[in-house]
Amino acid sequence: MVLFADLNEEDFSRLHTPIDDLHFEPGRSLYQEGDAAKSVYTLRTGMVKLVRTMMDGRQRIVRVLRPGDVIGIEALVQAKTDSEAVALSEVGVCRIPVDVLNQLADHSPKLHVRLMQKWHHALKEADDWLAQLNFGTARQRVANIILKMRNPEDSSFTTLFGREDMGAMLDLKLETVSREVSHWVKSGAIQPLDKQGRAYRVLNALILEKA
Amino acid sequence: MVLFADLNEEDFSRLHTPIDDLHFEPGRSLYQEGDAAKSVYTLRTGMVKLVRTMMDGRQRIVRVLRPGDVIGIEALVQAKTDSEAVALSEVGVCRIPVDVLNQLADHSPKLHVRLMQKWHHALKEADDWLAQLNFGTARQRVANIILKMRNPEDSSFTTLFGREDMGAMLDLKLETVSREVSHWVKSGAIQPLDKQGRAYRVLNALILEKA
DNA sequence: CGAGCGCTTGACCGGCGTCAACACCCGTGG
DNA sequence: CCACGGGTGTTGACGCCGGTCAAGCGCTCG
Repeated sequence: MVLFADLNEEDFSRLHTPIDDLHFEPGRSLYQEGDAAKSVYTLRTGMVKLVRTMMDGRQRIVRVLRPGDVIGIEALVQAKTDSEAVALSEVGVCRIPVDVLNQLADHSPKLHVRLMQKWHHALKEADDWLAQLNFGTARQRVANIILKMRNPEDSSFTTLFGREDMGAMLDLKLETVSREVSHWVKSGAIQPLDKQGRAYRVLNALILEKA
Repeated sequence: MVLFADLNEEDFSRLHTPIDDLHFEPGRSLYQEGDAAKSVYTLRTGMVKLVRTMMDGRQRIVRVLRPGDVIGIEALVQAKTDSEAVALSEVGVCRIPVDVLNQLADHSPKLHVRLMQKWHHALKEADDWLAQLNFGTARQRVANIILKMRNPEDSSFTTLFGREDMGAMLDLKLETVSREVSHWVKSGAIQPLDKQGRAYRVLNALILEKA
């Protein structure tokens, strides 16, 4: 498990509380914005979006989490969640009650280090998200999200999201997203692999980068 | 001091290494993007912007830090800085070497808690920044930054930045920023208090909020 | 007093939003 | 098995917001 990799048996012996594996289907919420934050989740498989709803009802996707990331880490510090967490695909998570985590952390410096790394990663992702995906023209933004969502194992494949979700990530309207994706297909940078507009092969990363 | 409020004398006795107060003038960098990250700073007075420079040379202001915030917290985890930190005004900071902080943290759970709170605050600010300041029309963005930059002690005063900086925060051109600020002045929401376009009195927060 | 910088304002244009029609995929039910 | 219907992606026409270019103003500082 992501967080507990360094723990020894003595540490684990403290765990009498249950830590359970959960499974969510696409579109399901792990928790709502403002819910009581009593657990932290580590993401094993699939992708999760963090959504904030503005007072005027518009929704903004603040970040997308991938396997290995921690979901709802703010529970460690705060009683309520800052955002809603929604499964973007079939999702497998591991739920850890906050008090268990705090209890373990009191006795394991290694876990502290892990946690700091997770905080850091989340913060860096947030800053990257802002700097890369919400800056410049629609064309550049779409190019950057194509690059960002490449498969970590094989960077010649990328999987996108529903056009409305992409719009909420990039601050664009879904029609604009669609047009710009089409543009990159026509220009030969990417090639569709399915008929739903989700899976693409990246043919020319260079022209995406310096767009 | 922000981070050490909970420490007792025994804790402090470990501090033989120097922790010095530093002072920066507006426009000066505390550190550059990519510098070796050997210190963490706590901000006592003034404001600091975190700037990222894209490969194409454009600059994006990722966050603005205010008194009580921690600058360069990523140094705790990572050898290099993620962004440049630039003083926006006269700035007073307290510089703490990373190894000193880590050493202290090994023996003080309270400091751990503090640090987690700081991580959390930074992350929340980053998400807020994205959700509030980089979403919607130019008019809404400017309205939101006016609200966000209000004086914490007296929310009827707000201090803005140079128009170019504001543009880099909101992803707008400086002319657009200037126009929208003018709009809010004309509409009676704010009233200029100086002739440089920095200090304003907030007359009608409501129409800014629901813009 | 003059030079320079930053803020403002105007005119024009292009990119993105809006509205709408259409294509395609898929699940449902006859 | 096929017909239908809804959801999602694509594409087009048009208008407006915000970017671009340029001029002018008012500080501030030398």
